[in-house]
Amino acid sequence: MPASRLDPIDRKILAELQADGRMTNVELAKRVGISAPPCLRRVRTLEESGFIRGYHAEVDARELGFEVQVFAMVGLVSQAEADLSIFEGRCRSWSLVRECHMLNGEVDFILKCVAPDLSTFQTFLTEELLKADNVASVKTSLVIRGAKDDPGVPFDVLEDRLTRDA
Amino acid sequence: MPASRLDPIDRKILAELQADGRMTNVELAKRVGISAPPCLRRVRTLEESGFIRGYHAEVDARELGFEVQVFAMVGLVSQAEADLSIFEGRCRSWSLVRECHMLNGEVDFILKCVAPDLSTFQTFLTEELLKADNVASVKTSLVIRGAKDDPGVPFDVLEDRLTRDA
DNA sequence: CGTGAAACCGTCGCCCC
DNA sequence: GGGGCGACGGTTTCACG
Repeated sequence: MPASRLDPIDRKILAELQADGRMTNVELAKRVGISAPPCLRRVRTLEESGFIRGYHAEVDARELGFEVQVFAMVGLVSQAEADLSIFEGRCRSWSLVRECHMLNGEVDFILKCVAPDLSTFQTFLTEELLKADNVASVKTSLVIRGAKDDPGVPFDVLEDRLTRDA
Repeated sequence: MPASRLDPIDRKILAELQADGRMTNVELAKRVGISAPPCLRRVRTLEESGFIRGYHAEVDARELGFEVQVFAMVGLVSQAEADLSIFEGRCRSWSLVRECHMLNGEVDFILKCVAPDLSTFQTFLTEELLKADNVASVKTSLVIRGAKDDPGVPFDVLEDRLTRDA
């Protein structure tokens, strides 16, 4: 089910809803150049086929009291598939861990964590992460400041690529 | 304007809209236990005060053809404030760079990048990032697989913290 | 995909506490 | 200050061409 299954109107819908997920369907229909009913049918299809995984309000973490953001590089003792899966499951159970990605190279996982303050994070680090089974090493880096944090994907790159292939 | 300015209903609203940003206002009102008009007034206030920065559809990057996700650790030659700002501005202008965070420790920035394929990324890496002014070193790590990718913040941690302080 | 109609929702003014 | 009620206009979402 590749992106080529989508026509230009579908891609426009995705781009618009990524930029403003609360847009009304009539506004969306106007922007993509069709009337409201077929537009809604397309949105439902995109949701059911998994192109749209959900809709989320973007909240201001700092203003809400999450002052600390940390990237943690984790090395494991065993990289057997079963052990990798166990560690991933642990990460999913930790609220402070928002993202967990398996990497190539010298480190096995990168985790993006948030916490209200440094002591909360350090408690998590020493009491949970470092004590977890199979964890060999953890190197943490504090985010000093954020310069860019765009959700989603760059649709301009997609369009460039599709028009170049055509 | 700290989180303590928010009452439990406001926090519930934020948590619900983070989980489902397209929920209707009447459904939201029902879930937080008030009627629709005051609920909508609260949402507008949360938007205007910056607690809610926007709403976005979450799209499936892989299904859309973005097969490659890469973390890049960037070291700069000069860490003077003016030079940091210039680099951050360059990152904002690159569509493939979705996130750019300044870190403490041995590396200056971490970038999260997406691309349709490896060759697109490598072109970006060699033609743009490595050639950019002031860039001293770049170490890249490919994401082999994603294990967790939750947007937003953990409201359960917020509630624990507030009830503990009370 | 578009049109039309019915049900629902967002939104406002007003009243209440 | 905040919450609830009622009403209007716009929106969602059908069935049908």
